[in-house]
Amino acid sequence: MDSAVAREQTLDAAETLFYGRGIQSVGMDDIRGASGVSLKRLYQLFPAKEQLVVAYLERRDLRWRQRLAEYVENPSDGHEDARQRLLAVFDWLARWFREPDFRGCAWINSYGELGAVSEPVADQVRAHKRAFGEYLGRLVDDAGLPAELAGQLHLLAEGAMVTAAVERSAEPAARAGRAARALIDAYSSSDRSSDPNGVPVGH
Amino acid sequence: MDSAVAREQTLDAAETLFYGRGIQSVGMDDIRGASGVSLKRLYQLFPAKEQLVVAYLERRDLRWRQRLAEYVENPSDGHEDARQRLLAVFDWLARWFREPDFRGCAWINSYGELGAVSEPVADQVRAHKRAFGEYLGRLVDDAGLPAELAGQLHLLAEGAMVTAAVERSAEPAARAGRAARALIDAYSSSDRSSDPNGVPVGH
DNA sequence: TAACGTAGAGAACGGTGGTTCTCACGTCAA
DNA sequence: TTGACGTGAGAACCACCGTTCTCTACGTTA
Repeated sequence: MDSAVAREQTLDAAETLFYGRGIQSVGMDDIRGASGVSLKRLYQLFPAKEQLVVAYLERRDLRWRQRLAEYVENPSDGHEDARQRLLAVFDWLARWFREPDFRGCAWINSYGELGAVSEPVADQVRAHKRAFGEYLGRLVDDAGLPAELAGQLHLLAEGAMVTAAVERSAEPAARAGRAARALIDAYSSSDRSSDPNGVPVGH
Repeated sequence: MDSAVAREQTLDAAETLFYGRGIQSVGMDDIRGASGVSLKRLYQLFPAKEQLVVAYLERRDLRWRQRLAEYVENPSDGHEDARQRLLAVFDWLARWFREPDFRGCAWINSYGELGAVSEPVADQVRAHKRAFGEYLGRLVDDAGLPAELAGQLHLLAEGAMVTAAVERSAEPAARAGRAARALIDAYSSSDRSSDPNGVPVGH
């Protein structure tokens, strides 16, 4: 089997299993069984389980942020102006939460499980969250809104992920979207104080 | 040794170790060593590790919510009106985040680690988050504000916990507090439209 | 064809962890 | 006093897991 193919199959299996059942609940033998990659090959590709975990988080990070950006920046979804793109983040979260295998944020979960005992895993989580925060920062900046708002929207998004996972519901995404809209309106009206305050709530 | 004392010592050790290093990284022998309670006694008190985990989460839930309520409802801290009490939640979060052994939300961490493989643990997490959300709901109601706001503040608080843990910083609490104030102002002004919109940002 | 390198299957190894068992000891009731 | 009982210390048991090793089969190349 080609080495690159084996690597992808390994990461596919690792992602499904680690994300679905937690990292420590999954043995290397489970990954071998699910991937069809022999144990020997597995250890050639990833000399230790921790490196497989890091690779899983890395690849998922790239894909996750790409999927988000594709949705947010797709003009055919009606995200033409910067403000709509900002709110589209929360629409995308709602779609993600509704996926049948949704089980919370992979990085938050990994951090809870291994953040205290594995520095490489903790670093991956920090890197992912920083990248997500910076993406929000760029969207906020494009909308001509202050950086403070980006940090606040980041908290709403994180809170929505946690709450959606625990409550097994996609509703927190919509709730976070309404809060985001209220905050955006508040910041917009404080910029240009002649604006009426509008309706900060509601769909 | 008195049974009740042994139980408390066991839970003390369990709390320190589980919270500090994660649940699966801590063995029953570690708990025996840290508590001074023999393995035999340990298994008399908690017939399986999972039951010890649930008891740890239960006791911590009671104490955590009590500490929060004591801070929020203490008039000497200047929390005389309902709106101030609402904002005090985020001050309290900041204090919690600054504690030297802070390592995120015990329930979020436990959920990431065991939520997928242990229904009793997942139930504990859901119960704790529901109780916290209901407490926020009561505070919001006392302030004469709509229930929707409570849900939004809940998301901010959860996001602050996650972000503070990952970034190892107490700053997310203050950020969440500013966002909370903006949301409260927005909801207040939409209620009584004669109110000036005030300054929704800032400290 | 023969020697060789490689890959896969799965056994083996060393360590760990949850749980139970043994055994010696102290305590209390009859 | 004696016997039943509860206790603590720690060994023992058993399963699992990360990792390595063995062995066999097969394809490649000189």
